[in-house]
Amino acid sequence: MKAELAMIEPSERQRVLLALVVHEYVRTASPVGSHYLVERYNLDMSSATVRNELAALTEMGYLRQPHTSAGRVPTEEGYRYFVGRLLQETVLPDTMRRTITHQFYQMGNDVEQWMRLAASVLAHQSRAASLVTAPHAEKPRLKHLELINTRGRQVLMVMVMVGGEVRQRLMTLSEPASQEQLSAAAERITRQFLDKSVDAIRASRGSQPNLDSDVLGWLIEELERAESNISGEVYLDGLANVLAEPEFSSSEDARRALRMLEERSMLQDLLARTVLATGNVGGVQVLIGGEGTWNDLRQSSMVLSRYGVPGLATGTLGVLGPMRMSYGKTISVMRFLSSLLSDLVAETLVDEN
Amino acid sequence: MKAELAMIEPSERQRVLLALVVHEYVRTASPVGSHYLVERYNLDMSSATVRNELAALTEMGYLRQPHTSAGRVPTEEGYRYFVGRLLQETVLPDTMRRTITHQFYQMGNDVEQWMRLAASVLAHQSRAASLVTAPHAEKPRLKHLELINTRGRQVLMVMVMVGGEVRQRLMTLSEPASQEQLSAAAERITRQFLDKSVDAIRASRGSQPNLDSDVLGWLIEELERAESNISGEVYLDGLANVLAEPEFSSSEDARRALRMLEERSMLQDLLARTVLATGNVGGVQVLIGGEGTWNDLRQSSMVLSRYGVPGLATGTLGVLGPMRMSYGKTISVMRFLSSLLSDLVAETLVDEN
DNA sequence: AATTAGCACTCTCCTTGCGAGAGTGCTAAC
DNA sequence: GTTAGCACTCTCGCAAGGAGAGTGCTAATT
Repeated sequence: MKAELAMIEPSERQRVLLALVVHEYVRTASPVGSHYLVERYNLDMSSATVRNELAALTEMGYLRQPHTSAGRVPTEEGYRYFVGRLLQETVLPDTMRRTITHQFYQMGNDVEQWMRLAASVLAHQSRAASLVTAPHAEKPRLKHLELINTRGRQVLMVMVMVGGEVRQRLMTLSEPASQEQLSAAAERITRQFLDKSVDAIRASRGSQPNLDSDVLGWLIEELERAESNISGEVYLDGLANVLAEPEFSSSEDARRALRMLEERSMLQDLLARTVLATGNVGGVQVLIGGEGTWNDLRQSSMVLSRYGVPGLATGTLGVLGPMRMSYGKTISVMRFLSSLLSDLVAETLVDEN
Repeated sequence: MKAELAMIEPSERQRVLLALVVHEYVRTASPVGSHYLVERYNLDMSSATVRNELAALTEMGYLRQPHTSAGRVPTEEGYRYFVGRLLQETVLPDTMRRTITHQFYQMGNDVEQWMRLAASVLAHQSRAASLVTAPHAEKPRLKHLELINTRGRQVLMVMVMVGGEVRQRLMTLSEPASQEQLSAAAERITRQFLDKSVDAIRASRGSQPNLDSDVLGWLIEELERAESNISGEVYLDGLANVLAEPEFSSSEDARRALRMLEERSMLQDLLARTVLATGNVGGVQVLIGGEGTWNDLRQSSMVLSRYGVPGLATGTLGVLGPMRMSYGKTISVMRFLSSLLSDLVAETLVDEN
């Protein structure tokens, strides 16, 4: 967040007007004028009064004019104030909650499908680009190891983590082994390191038989990888939506925003410094205009939330759209999805052995 | 492919000019005129002669003018003729081949990484959007089954397919079972149905013990799913590239093209009707302007190729860009990647047990 | 002291007109 | 068959002008 000089607190009437300007601008994408506001909302004051108040709000930094003699447009600060103080939570209609819940339960227990569905719902409801990361443990712990002979000295290693993540990797043994030997080794190692993190495994690596030593090496390598990944697999949807917005219809900005989602390193950085930095699950965060940190998001806003069971497996929900985005709708959909996914994760993945 | 009335065959000189026009238009994105061509390529004829030939090519349907008194632009047919008859294969420089190959071998045996790398290389080299699908068997056969107790009656089923695909699914047993029982059942089933396709399994499903019956049910369900999927997982890259092209900078068209890649059903349809329809691996197919079938690709072209080992596991490489795309470069990169990936698949995934 | 009517002013946007430039097609000469 | 020359067409950029929207300010009103 950028260093802010304390902003002046608007009066009650100014707050109402600010909310109206934001609402109207989000709807129409064109600057809103005093006369228009009075007309459209049957305000109990004249356009001149509104004009005075808008001028004050402009002075305070919540609004700006694209040029002298145009209507007003919210500034970043304007959106921030709106989201932080003015936005009253709208609750998702009950029928919609039910429909969505139903869809999730129809998918069975397939995490991949949940992710796709979540991304799709987010993208549709917010009419923007969405982003969902699969549940992922910060400190992965081994739940089950399996070794499968494929050919000669090549072996497929399948690791299941506590929390349900599965990773696989094809590797080459230093000397051949039968499937029986492999299975025995896998069972041995599973028993020894059940529920252990990579540190524990690394520590107790001593003088194992040749085969076990090979396997442990890969296991550690793979767990390290899983641990260095800040998030689970990434699912995107609705990328085409952002191109429909007038502010992105041409211009460099759409490209930058898209690149942000495409490029894993940027995304990891973004997530690490926002949702993951704060521990809380279920809360919704809003980044407006890149918050001075992400240049590629200068024209955009992101709504982010974390779901899951902290300590076991958590994931992220995100929506990327123009700054002029329907925050109310987006936030309420995301809040709902976040709690729904948290429930699903808890129900199916929690380890109670 | 659309029904074509036989096109008139251009003369040798016309062919040269057509190639030059295509080349020049791809480079500059603006209509090319007779005078300019003579100047730039030191042609041994006057602009008037060129004008006559261009008029002839226009008459034949290979070129068109955006308006009277503008230069010429290739038509779809023009591109088609160019790609089919005029494009001489450029071979990728040796250093680049080596660099790319090196990168792939550095990834080890991780299919997921290969896919990402392939998508990234394709996107960068062609400066367009790329698409890679993971190796996938048309007729999946079981290689190994594993059952892992998670909690109560919940069981994680991990299936490894011949060819290396891995699928997992969380399911609920009709009555509880210990890990020992699960492992035994998994081994029993693996032994019985090793290398069998879903049909064989469905056929010999008889009076198994309760547990086995449950498991077989899911196994069949999951194999059916794998079989109904026409392709493996889809990896996209360079989506932001297409927005950089002038023809996509604004307008509906970029959105349509993006949607095509995003929407799995469209993509499956596209792949099913093109690369997968023809059996050959390694050949490169070019779709120009949607070929009358895909409306969303009206402004775009796709270059497609299939890689892998037919009958075992194959995947698809694709590039989506504006019709005014550098076909030569794209095709040569794709040809190289296709054979490289085929080698990798053959080396690591072929089953010789 | 706050509100409002009235008005001059500013700026965008759209249209119109016009000249420069690029490129063509045609004709007549080579 | 090729080319020089020329009239013609169309886009593009620029300037000028008018309509429209919206502002800020001042003076009158409540």
